[in-house]
Amino acid sequence: MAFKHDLFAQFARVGKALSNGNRLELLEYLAQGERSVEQLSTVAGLTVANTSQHLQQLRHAGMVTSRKEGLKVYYRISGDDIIILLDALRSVAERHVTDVQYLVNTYLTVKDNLEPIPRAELLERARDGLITVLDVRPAEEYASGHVSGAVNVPLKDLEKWIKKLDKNQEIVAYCRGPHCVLAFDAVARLREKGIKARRMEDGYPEWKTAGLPVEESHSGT
Amino acid sequence: MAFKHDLFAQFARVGKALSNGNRLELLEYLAQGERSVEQLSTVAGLTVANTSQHLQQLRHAGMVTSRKEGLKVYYRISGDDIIILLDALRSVAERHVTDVQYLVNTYLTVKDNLEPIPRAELLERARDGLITVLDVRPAEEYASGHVSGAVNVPLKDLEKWIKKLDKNQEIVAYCRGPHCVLAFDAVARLREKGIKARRMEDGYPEWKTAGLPVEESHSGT
DNA sequence: TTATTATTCAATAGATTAATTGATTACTAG
DNA sequence: CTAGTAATCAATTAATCTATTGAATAATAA
Repeated sequence: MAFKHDLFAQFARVGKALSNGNRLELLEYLAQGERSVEQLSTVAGLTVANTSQHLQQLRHAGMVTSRKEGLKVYYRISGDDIIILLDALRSVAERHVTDVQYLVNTYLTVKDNLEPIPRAELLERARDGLITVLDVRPAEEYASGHVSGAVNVPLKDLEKWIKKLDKNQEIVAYCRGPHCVLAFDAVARLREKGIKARRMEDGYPEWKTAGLPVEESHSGT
Repeated sequence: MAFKHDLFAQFARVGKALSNGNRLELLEYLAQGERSVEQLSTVAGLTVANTSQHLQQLRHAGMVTSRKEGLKVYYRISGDDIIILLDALRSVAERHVTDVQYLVNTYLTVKDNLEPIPRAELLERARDGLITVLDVRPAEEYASGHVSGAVNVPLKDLEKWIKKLDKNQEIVAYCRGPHCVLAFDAVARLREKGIKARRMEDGYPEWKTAGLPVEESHSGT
């Protein structure tokens, strides 16, 4: 029985990595692509030292790897299975934790039908030129990797972009994941202007993990 | 940003539920079917009070539900998505935590080709009567639910059962999950006796979650 | 009513975790 | 070599978690 006990203890190490909100947030950003410690600390609103410590815990649990280049240390998700795990976690939380349901309903639901468009359908219709795919993440996240053919319009530039837009064009927006507010926000604003807009199912990491076409920066920086 | 923070904090509640080896073990047993607190405490080797507390934590995280019947309180997994989450966790641990790889290689690998037989293939060949499906879990776990058509032979009865077995018959054994030792053990022993035996991919909960045919006790007890 | 059983509750001690602070290391540029 | 930057390390405190113990509750049976 020692084996069983040891094995569950090891599984729990991965569970522990997922047991802290700040670490989950770091993982969400890492799911977008490789990031330095400083970038992560800024975006997650943590001190550099604290971020570094969380990242080391994630590394011990095997969820991220790191490489040093010059002064900087870059961390990245250690495999697509991590993204699958994170989505499974999110989806369990959304289905069974009532507070999550409340949060999602309060902050993320736009009145209308907000059925997101499935990836397969999006792909097909984008190929036919029927829709414009909109990436509403910050420029640097777009730069490190995005859905093939997507246009990058960070939220702050959205109003400007809308002006020079053919109002008959249908838009599909995406961002970091199923609960990322950016795409919800963008869709709401587009609809206000009378533009036909929907949200893409999930976000960039899931798209990429599904093996669908992406454009990635392979440059050193 | 408060929303994002709150949301990650809620996801972390599910992560916390997965952050303790004893809770993961309880979840594995619950994945087989409904169980009382006492049954769980026995099989997990914990005191009843401790088991009860862990179960309450799991309930707060939305992963299990409970019902009272007479003196007993029965707990059960709150949905198939929990099983998917547990498998995702196991598979991340197996791929990225070296200690898990070591444990698995040390305790679970039988020398030969131990490629488990995929569920789809098993189903097909069992229908054609080419193989016997063997459930090596304890009788009571078998009783509460098992793969349709499977024969229950707990490990301790295996030797006896082998004797009255047609040696040309091919056997496929399964138990609680991908890392459950029972099926590994059974396959090894069957092979020693010159019987063609393989292990089924994963275990009963995954089979059931995949929507494949099962026989379940729907009786009150 | 009383005794018995299954579970939960409450209080506790020891262990672990999270965030902060300031020092230290590793690397680069001048 | 020196200064500056990015990250890590080490020490600390407060908070949280785990397992244990014994008492309390709820349902059943005598």
